[in-house]
Amino acid sequence: MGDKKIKIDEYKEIRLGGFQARSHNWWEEANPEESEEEEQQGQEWRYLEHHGVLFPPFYKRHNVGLIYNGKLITLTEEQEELCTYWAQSIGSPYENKEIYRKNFESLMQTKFEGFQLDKADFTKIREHLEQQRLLRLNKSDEQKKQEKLERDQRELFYGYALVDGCLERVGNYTLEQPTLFKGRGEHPKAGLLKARIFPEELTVNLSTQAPVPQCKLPGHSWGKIVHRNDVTWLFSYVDSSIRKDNHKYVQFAATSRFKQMNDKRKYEKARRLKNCIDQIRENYTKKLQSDSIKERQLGTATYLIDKLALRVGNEKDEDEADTVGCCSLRVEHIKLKEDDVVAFDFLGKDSMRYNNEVKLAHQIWKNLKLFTKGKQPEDNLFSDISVDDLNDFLKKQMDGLTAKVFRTYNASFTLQQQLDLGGTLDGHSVQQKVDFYDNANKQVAILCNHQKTISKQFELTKKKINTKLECMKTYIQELEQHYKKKNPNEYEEEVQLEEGSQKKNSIFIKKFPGQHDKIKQTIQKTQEKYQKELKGLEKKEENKEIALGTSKTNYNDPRISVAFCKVHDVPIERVFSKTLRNKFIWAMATDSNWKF
DNA sequence: AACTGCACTTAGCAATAATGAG
DNA sequence: CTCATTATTGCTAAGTGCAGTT
Repeated sequence: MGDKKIKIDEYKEIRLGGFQARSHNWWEEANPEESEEEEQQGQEWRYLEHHGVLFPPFYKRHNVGLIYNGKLITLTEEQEELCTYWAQSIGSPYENKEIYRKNFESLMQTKFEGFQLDKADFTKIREHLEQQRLLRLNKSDEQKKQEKLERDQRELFYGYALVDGCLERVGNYTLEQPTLFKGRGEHPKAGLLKARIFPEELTVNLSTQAPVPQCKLPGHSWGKIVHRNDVTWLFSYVDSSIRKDNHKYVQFAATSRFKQMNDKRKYEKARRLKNCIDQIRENYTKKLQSDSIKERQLGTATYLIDKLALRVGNEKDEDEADTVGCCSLRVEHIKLKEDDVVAFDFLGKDSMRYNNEVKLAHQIWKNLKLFTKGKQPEDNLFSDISVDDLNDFLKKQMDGLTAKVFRTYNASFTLQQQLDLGGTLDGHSVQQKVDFYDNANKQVAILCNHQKTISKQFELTKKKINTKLECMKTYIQELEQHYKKKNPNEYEEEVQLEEGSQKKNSIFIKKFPGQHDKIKQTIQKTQEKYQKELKGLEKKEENKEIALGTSKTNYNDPRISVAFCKVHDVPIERVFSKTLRNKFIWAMATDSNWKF
C-alpha cells in the first residue's frame, strides 16, 4: 500500500518535470470567476497530455478441435476464434438465449458453410478454457508478483493524464476485447461479433503542444488527431459492428476533477429542485385538468417521474431491446384497477422489470384512463408529448431542470429523510447504526428500482443455512440433555450438513464438554450463534433482489452520508468503500450539521 | 420542429480481493 | 493458516439530454 503511493509520487514528479503538482483540492479553492468564464466558453482544459491506450492481445490459436456431427474436426483460425468466444459464454444465461444462439449461428455460417449450432459440441474447447483458467489460478507466488508489478507499471504509464499541471486518473485505458456481443434482455444483436478496434478507427484528443502518444501496435497508426478542449475524452471511436451510432470513449476516471465537479454540480442542482419542488408540484397538478390533452399528458408524465422516480424514456431504435421509460410507456404497460390503483409492468433500462402496483391521485388515474381510451395495447400512452416537450416544460420552471434531476432529488431526499427518522440512535452499536443506514439506503434502491438477479447460488446457500439452523437447534437440545447427566463425558461429534457435498466447511462439529459450567456456556454461545445466523438469513432473503450500490454511487448526495457518520460516530469506511471515498473526496469535510 | 450526432451518466454482472470462521 | 463467503472493482451496455443540422 505504502509502496504504491511512493511509486505514484515519484512518477508524478518525473511526469511533471520537476514542477510541483497543484493542489487537487478544487473544492477548497475559491476562484469561481475564472472557472465560470472558461465554462461559458465551453473550455474544459488548457493543456492535455496522455500516453494513449492499451490494445487487448490478439487472438491466440490453440488448435483444439470442435466435435461437429459427432466427429472431431479441425477448425480454421477464424472459425476457432468464434467458437472460442462461444465457449466462453457456455454456462452463462446467454448460452440458452434464442437470439444469442441464432445470431451466433448465422455469424458462424459466414466462416463455416451450413453451420448448425445444435450439431456442434464445444466440450473440448470448453475444457481447454477451463484448463487455462486453472493455470491462471494456480500460478506461483513469484509469477503473481511479477505480473502484479507489470500491471502496476502499465497503470502508472497509461492510467494518468497530465491536465493543466495536474495528473488525473484515466478510466478505461484498455480497449474492449473482441467477443460475442452480450446485449441485455431481448437485444436483437446479441450473439453477433463485437469486432476488434484498430488504431485507425480511433480519434486522439490532446493539446496542440502535447507530444502525440506512441501507437504501440506495429504497422498501425492513429486514425485522427484532434485538439478539442471543449470535451474531456482522450479517445473516441464508433463501434459500428453492433450499431451505427455506437460512440465509445476513453474518459477520465470518476475520481478525476472533471467528474467530481460535475458530480457536485448534479447534487447542487437537485438541491435547487428541493427549494422549488412545491411550486413545481403545484404547476403540474394544475395541468392535470387542462382542456388540452397535451397539457394533461405533460402534467401526468411529470407526476409519474416525480412520484415513482421513472426515467424519462427516450425513443429507441428497432435494433435495440424493447425497453421503455415514462414517455415511451405503452397502453399494454399499465392496468387500471379499483380505487385509483394503477399496476405498472414494463421493462426499463437494462431490461429490468418495473412491476409496481400503487395508489395514485384520483385525477392521475382518470387521466391515464383517458389516455388509453380508443387505443391499442401497443399504442403510446403519452402519444401527444415528446421527451423534449417534457424537458422544455421543466426548464421553464427551473433553470437546468430535466427529468433525471427528479431521480437524483427524490433519491437524496429519501435518504436524508430516512436517516433523520433514526433520531440520535443513542445506545446503538456501530453495527446497528450501519444496519440502520443500509436500510435507509435500501428504501432509495426500492424507489429507483435498482435490482439484481438472484444469484444461482442463492437457493443452495439458503438451504445450507436452514440445515445448519436445524442442526443447531437439535444440538442445543442435546446439550441440555447432556447437562442433566451427573458426570458428563467430554466428546465431539461431526455432522455432515449437505448430502453429496464434499466440502470440508459443510461439517458442523458438536462439542460436548465434560464440565457443567462449560456446557451452560456452550448452550449460551450456540443460541447466540443461532440468532445471528437467523438474522443473516432474513437479511439475505430481504435483500436478494435489491442492489444498494447503484444509488450509493449515482443518486445519494455523499454529504448526507458523511454528515450522518460524523453525527453518529460511524467510521466512513463502514459506509463508503475506498473508491467511493475517492470519488466523493470533495464531500469528506462536510459539516455534521449539513442537510440535503 | 423534428432529426440526429455526440458526450456524458447510470446500470447490472462477472471477476477479483478482502474478510472472517474454523 | 486455509478455505468459503462477502464486498469491492472492472467491464461495458444502456440510458439522458444538449446542440447542431435539416
